[in-house]
Amino acid sequence: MKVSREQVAENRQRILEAAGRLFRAKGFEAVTVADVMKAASLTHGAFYGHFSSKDDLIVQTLAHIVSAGIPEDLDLTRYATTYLSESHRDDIAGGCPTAGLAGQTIHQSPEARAAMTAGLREHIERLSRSAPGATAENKRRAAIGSWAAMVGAVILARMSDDPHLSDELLAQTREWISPK
Amino acid sequence: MKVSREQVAENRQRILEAAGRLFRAKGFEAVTVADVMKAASLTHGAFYGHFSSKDDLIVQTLAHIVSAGIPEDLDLTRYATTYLSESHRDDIAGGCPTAGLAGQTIHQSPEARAAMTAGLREHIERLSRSAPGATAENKRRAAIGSWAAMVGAVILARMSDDPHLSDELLAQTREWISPK
DNA sequence: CACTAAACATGATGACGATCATGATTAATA
DNA sequence: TATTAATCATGATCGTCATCATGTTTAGTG
Repeated sequence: MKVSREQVAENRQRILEAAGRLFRAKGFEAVTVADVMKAASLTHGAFYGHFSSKDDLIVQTLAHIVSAGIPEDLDLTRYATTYLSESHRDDIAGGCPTAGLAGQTIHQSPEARAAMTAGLREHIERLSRSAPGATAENKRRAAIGSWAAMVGAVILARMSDDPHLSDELLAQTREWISPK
Repeated sequence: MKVSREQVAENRQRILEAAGRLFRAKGFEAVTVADVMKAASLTHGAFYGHFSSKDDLIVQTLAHIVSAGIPEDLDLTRYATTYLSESHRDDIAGGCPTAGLAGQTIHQSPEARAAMTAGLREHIERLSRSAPGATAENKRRAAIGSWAAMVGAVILARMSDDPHLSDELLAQTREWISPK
């Protein structure tokens, strides 16, 4: 059953979309190719027409998900407030790919790490522009320090099985970043 | 071949030690029970005499590794310097279990998350004592904010495939934490 | 309107890995 | 010293995947 060009493109997008959500929600290893294809409403056999391997899928998914819109002009403090919200913490499947996947990408292929690193570099530059600070160097430092704290806080807040501690991690980090 | 009580205890320690290093180095899923037992110089069959399952091993390993000594009296700035060093970044297998495993523990059993949460709580309290700040609340905020930044920075630095960016993440976070 | 080859579905294949079954050795105990 | 039972080694087993082989449909193309 052949399919139109547009259908093929749409299918590929659906696969990447589904993979992005599943990987964030469950981690790379816990998600099977069949899981992804089922979530994309296709059978597992169709997978290898789009990607050469699961590793390939991981790389393509990261590239796709990481480039997907970081708000262009949002000041750092405002961004931190959203990022460190309880709703972002709870939206693992739809949330920041860095918070969800950075820890696991360390053990992935060089290509996967490269994709994430590219996103990281871009993200830091983006944040630097809206970061507080007199000099460019100070702005960059604030961007990096704040970004590290945001990512770390969300990871720890998601890990904690104590809701109170989890909330506190977000709130304190939020307040700690702002005055800086 | 039965073995003495002490030998059994030592074997169990060696398994936990090996599992701790392997899990940090490769992640929970990438490490097999056979891998762990081999690293502990035992055969895989002996595993189930010590643990009821791989999940059980994960929980015991986290409990073991997390309780393992955080320096008692070390001021926060000094601690941050060591934590954010290039040598700590490069020592994944022997480094901080939170930086290495927090991201993956999110997807593990409730017991595993509980073990990590207990360690986190204790760690924050420990850091709070030596954190800068006039009030106890300020100290705690500094401890949480700094800890989130440290964990985030090490994760990002390990993920980056660009050595220069990786070094910068550590250095800038280090400097960003201190003046705070 | 034929023809070709792409895209997908269905159904293997082959590894790998967690867990278990069995047996041998020997501490621990009386 | 004789007995018991724990600890480990060896060698299955059983499921779960990633990946591939084959067949069917039909979009593209001339």
